Amino acid sequence: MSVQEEKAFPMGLFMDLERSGPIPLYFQVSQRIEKAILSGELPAGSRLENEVALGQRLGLSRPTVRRAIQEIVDKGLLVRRRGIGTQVVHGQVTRKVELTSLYDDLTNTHKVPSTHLLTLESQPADARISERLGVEEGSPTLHLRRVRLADDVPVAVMENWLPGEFIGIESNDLVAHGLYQVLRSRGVTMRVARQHIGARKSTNEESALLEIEKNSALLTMDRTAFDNSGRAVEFGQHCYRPDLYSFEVTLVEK
Amino acid sequence: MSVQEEKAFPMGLFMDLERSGPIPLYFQVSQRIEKAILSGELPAGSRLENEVALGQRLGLSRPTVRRAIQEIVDKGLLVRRRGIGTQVVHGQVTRKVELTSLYDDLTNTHKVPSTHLLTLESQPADARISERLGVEEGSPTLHLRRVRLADDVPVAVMENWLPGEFIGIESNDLVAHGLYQVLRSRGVTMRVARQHIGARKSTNEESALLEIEKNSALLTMDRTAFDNSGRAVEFGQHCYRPDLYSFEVTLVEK
DNA sequence: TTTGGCTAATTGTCATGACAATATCAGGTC
DNA sequence: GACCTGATATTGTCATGACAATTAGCCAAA
Repeated sequence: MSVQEEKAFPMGLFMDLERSGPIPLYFQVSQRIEKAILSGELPAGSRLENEVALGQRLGLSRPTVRRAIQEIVDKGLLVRRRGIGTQVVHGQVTRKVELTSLYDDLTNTHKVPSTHLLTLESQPADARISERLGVEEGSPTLHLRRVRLADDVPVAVMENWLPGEFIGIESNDLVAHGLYQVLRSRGVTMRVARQHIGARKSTNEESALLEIEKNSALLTMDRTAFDNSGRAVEFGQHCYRPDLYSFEVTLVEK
Repeated sequence: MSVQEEKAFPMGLFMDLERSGPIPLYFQVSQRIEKAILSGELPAGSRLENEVALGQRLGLSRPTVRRAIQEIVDKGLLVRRRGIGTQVVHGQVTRKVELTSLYDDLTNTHKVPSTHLLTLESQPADARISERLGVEEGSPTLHLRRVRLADDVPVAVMENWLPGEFIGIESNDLVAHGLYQVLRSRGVTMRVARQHIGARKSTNEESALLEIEKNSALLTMDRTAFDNSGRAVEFGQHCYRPDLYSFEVTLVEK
């Protein structure tokens, strides 16, 4: 009953590696393994070929193969056990958790996102904003407030503050793209984000904006995002319609 | 203004490594670095000594030092940039996100946890439970429902299902310890968990149990946890008082 | 002054080799 | 049959070495 299926590793895979290209070898390998898992080619419970043999077959060193496998272990799709081997995790659907914006999430699920821009203004930082963004109190910030819709149904009310250097972002950009897209196009690369997820009742204004009844339950998320120099680039307070949106998190114990 | 502080790496650290003990060297190093960051010894924005020099000073190879640093990067406390170095992330409080139970969370924040056990029974798996746990429909499961209190204030209503082999867990265990502690003591090691976090209104029963008014907003979390062989060991549906509990998540872009 | 290019510093990737720790499994002994 | 023992398979840890890619900073040239 609880015996693991012992299926051989598909041999036809991994035959063409781009050795001179810019894409790291370990990444090429990990992507194929992940694809094989998600496509069902490597079914749940099946065992992966061992690291040494896999490396020999691909003409790669063991550290490289190991790193490729580790990437997928970190995503929660594989489990390694010393003395045993590496197996595909049992369990149904698997979706990645990444540093994305709601806009990206919606496009990935094939909905049509749109935006109502409520506020776009320069605003001096109060105590809370200055603490969250790590800027001096009273220094200028860009304050914006938006309603995000998916297929013309309101999903979220999002309020954000950005450091003063981003004053100059235009409303056209925000209507046509997600905030993270706009920031990326200005050369910012987000690296770390801290989120708090909670719940509360909706205000009357939020109920109207989200087209829900008064005093409904809202899913809330506060986030501060940092770029690769460790500087805060965005602080946001968002609230979501819980019937249309939820968070998915995969935790991996190391 | 936006210049990074360039503070030298504290030299007095990392002088005594347990080379023959069971604790990996990279782990010893990463723990000290993390401690130094959390204690403020390595302030936000300060640069870490480069990998090669750090390795020489500690008598360690570069891969070992690199792995130690990577551990902390994955936690979101450090940021590395090629050609530049490794810096401590700007930003205030830092708390780890791990695979823990509410019970662990509460003890970590120095509250006194207690439990009201509402239900503890054997129950055949219906379609939904069988799918979540990966067992056959109709097979026996252990069904339990608890109210968790912190300092005698109700915080959450938790309903869980476990595979049949756990039938036999006694109510005494669940009142005195968290579910995860009980499972660990039975030799189970949780490795991967998938969580969905959402919100909804409370039912009248939940309102009474949590001592909140009717139709309040609740924070909900569904979770399936898998052990290191990839088998599902727990499925839970929890709801939390949002004024007393929220989720903290740190995301790191790779 | 601005621009371009060179150099140095630092992390990113990859290979090779070795030994340790842990789990399974077969076989023998009591 | 139950229990110990050893062989085998596999991942975990660590060292050494090399080259590539990216960034900052300096300096010279336009």
